[in-house]
Amino acid sequence: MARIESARLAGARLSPTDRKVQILAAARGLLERRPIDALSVESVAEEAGVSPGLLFHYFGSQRKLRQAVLRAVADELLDHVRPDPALSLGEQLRSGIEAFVDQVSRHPSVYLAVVRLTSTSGNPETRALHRAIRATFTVWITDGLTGAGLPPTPAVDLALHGWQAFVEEVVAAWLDQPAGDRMPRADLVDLCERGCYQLVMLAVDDPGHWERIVPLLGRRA
Amino acid sequence: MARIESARLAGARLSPTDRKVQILAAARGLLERRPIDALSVESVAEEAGVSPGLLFHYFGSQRKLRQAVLRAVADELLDHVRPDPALSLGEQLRSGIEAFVDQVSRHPSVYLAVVRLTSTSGNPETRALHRAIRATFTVWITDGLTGAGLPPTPAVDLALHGWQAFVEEVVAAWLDQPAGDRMPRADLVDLCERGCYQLVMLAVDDPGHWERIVPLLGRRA
DNA sequence: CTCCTTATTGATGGTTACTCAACAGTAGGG
DNA sequence: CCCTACTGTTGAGTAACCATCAATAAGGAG
Repeated sequence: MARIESARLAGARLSPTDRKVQILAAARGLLERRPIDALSVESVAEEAGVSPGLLFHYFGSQRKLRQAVLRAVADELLDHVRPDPALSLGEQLRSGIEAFVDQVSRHPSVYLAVVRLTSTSGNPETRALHRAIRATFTVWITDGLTGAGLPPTPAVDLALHGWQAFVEEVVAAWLDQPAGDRMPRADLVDLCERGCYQLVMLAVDDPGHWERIVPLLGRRA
Repeated sequence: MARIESARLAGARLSPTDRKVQILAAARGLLERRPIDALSVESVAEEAGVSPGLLFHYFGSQRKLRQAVLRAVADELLDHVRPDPALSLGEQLRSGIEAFVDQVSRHPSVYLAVVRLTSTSGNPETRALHRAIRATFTVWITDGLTGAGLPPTPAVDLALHGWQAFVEEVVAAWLDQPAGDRMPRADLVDLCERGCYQLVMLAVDDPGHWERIVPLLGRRA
C-alpha cells in the first residue's frame, strides 16, 4: 500500500517541476527505510502514487533517478553544515562538525548513504558527486586556512580528504554503539576537531609555520 | 568468449570444494575488470565456463556469491598486511601500512571494492564483513599497544577505526592522482603512520601516559 | 464549449535473478 | 567389466524489473 502524500498530488496532472520534487520526496522517504540499492523504479513509483513510466520520463533512467535523490540529500547536508562567516575559523570548524554529527544522527541511513555508500560503485556520476561533496568541505576549510596565512598544498588537501573519512567513520561507529555505551557527544566532537588540527599539522612542512597559525583560528573575523 | 582456465575444469564434474574455489577465482578475475555491481551471475558463470544454475546451487544467491568473493579478497588482503612478530611494534605498523599501500596499488579496483564499497549498502552481511576487517586490524594494533602498557579503551578503539578510514581515503585519493603529480610513496606512508600516533594520542586521556609509551614502540620484542 | 498542448499511462520487450525437474558423469559392488 | 546408486550439472521456465513508446486524458486558451 503506497503512502500517498496527498490525494491531489497522487494521480492528477502536475507541473513538471512540482512532479519532480514530489517524486524526489517520495524516493527520499523510501531511502529512510531501505538502502539505495533497493530503490527500484517500481517501488518509488508506487510510493509517489504514479506509474513507473513517468519516472523514466522525468529522470531518464534508474541510475539518474538515484543520482538525483543522492544529490538532493547531499545539498541538504551541505546546507546544514555550511560555515557561518560571523564566527571565528575555529568556531566554524567546531560548529560544522556538530551540525554534521547532529544531521547524521537524525537520519543515519540516509546521510551515511550519501557520505559513504556513494564512494563505492564504479558508477562515474555517483563517484563524481561524492568527490564534489568532499571537495566542497575541503574548500571551506582551506579557504579558512588561507585566510589565516596557510597556503593550500596537495599534502594538506590529501590530509583534509582523509580527515573527512575519519570523521565519517568515527561518527558511524559511534552511532552503531548502543546509546548507553556511547561516549558523550562533546567528546566525539572533540576527537574530530582535534583530529583535524593534528592531521593538517602533519601535512604542513614547517612546524613553526603551523604554530604561528593556530592562534589565528580562534580570532573572530 | 569465456576465458577457460583449463579444459578439464570447465565442463567436467568436480568436487564441490574444487568447483567453489574455481568459481570464486573466476569471479575474482572478473572483479579486476569491472565493479562489483556489474558482477552478474551470468557473467561469472560464463567466466567460469559453467551454467548459471550451478552458481545458485553452490552459493544460493547473487548476494551470497558476491559476499563470498569479497570475503576471499578480504582474507587475501589481511594475509598481506598481517604483522611480523619479529619486528618492533613501530616497525610492524609501518610495514603494515606499506603492505596495504602496495597491495591496493597493485589491484586498486579489487581492494578498494573490499575496503570502501563494502562499507556502504544496507546489506547486513556485507556490512558485517567490513566491520570484521576493521576489527581485525584494530585488534592487531591494540594488542601491540597493550603490550606496551596501554590498555584498550573505547575511545582508542574509535580512533583506530577512524584512522583506518583515513588511511583508505588517503591512499585512494593518492591513487586517483596522475602518477606524475603524486607525492612520494614514503611521504604517503609517513602521513599514515604519524596520523596513527596522533589520532591514538588524542584518544588517550593522560598525555603523560602516552609519552611514556612511545619510546617502547621502537624496541624489538 | 472546443481545441490543443502535454502530463500521464498501459502495453510491450528484453534482461537478469532464481527454481526445479531431468540428465549425465563417476565411484563402488558384484 | 558391467550395473547401479549417488550427486554434480544442466536447461527450460518463471517472476521481477528496467526501459520504450504510442495512445490517452487532463487542463488551460480562445
